[in-house]
Amino acid sequence: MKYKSSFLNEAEARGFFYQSTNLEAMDEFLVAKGKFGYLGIDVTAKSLHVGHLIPIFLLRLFQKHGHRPIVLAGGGTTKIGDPSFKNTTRPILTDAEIAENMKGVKSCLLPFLRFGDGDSDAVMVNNADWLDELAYIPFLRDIGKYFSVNRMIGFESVKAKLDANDSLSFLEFNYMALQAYDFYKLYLDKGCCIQFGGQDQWGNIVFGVELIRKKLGKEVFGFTNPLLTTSGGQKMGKTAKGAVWLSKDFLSAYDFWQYWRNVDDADVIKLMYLFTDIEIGEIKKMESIRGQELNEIKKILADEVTAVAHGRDSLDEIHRAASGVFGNSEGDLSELTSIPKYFLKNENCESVSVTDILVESNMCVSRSDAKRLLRSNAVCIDGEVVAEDYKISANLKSGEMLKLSCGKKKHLLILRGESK
RNA sequence: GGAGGGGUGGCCGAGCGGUCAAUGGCAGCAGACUGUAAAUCUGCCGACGAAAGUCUACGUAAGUUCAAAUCUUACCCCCUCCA
Repeated sequence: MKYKSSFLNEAEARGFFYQSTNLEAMDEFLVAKGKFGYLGIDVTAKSLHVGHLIPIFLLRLFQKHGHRPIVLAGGGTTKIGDPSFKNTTRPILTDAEIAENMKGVKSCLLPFLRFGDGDSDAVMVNNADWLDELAYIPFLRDIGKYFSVNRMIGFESVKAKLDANDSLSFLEFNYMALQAYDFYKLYLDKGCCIQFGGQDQWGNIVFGVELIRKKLGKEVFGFTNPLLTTSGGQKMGKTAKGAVWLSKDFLSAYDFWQYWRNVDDADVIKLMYLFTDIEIGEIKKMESIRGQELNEIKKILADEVTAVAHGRDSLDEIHRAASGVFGNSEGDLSELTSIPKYFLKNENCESVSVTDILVESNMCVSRSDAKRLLRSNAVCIDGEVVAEDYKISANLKSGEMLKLSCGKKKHLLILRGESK
């Protein structure tokens, strides 16, 4: 074993490790259990997305090895917006929006970490609790004097902005100071000695480590994970529909599962290590699999990630929906909530054009959009390509249903009756 | 405070009085090939319309003109340099 601490061994083996401050000392420190480590999350949206998953699973691992994760919701820092590596200034959110987002973010985290007061339970804090009442002059005198502007502008995250002549407001410039203060505060309050974050957070994290060393003469640690990218170098987690959200309210469990089912071949094993609880040895055995067989591995990946995020109970229906949509199993799909439905109204005796259905069911954003799809032979009913002027006959009986497909992956069931 | 540059479709970025719904690239969508993958090729990519065409859009608001993304004025915002 490379490290003394089991956590570091597994974290590195699974691909969570990018860089850290004094690794040896941190290893030594983590041999004992019940240590605090924190991750800061900005609350810029109501839900977290796949991009947050690496640090979240890292915390999960941290907890698995007997330590205590702290999730710091950036209720205060979100009011400023982290400028690191961003080329546009974040829009400033109102307090009400932030409070709203905070609730959503919390509920996203619940499936991944065990919160509570126990020895290895996770804790959630909000930095607005201390940042909001920060007094400017005392802050400058007590904390600000330890920050070297020369150093700050040397950090890659800031330098990139300055070099590109992008504007960096004073407000944003303070972000890293406040993040450093968070670390300091958590060290004082809870004895938290580790800060986790994506590799883009390196500068901010180191800044906190330095603050604590300068002000208190204590050594704390920073640990960054690599950013989640696809084999093509793209940032992961974006799809046509936008981000891959962790909250059911923004992305159904079915679509979440589909996201993992469709990852690039080259990424499957890597994702398996990061986002499943499957033993490292088991995953190793899958590494040699290539070609079509990888599809089965992708299903395992999708199952495991979805089981953590949405509960194992959700898998059964997802599987039925998937086989209904992609396979030839004709089972009763009408019960499945994963596939959207369109109801022909009883009183409507005339036939309805496909175009209308596509628009009304939100499969297409406009009639033009629907027509474009129809013209490119992308729309099928029960597997048959239909033309632009196709109409759904009014004499569809109750109990009967049609499967309207828009491309290979978007489907809609047409039924008679009222929506429930 | 002074001088200069700029704000164009999801993003980048041309255009600088009519031929501009606006070149090009990226992203996206669909088709073909496949494995619900990738790569590749093809088509599409503001709204409404069967179509002709109509409407809405180049920071905001007024104006000049037969005609404005393009010219004028005011305002807002951003950037650079000087003080």
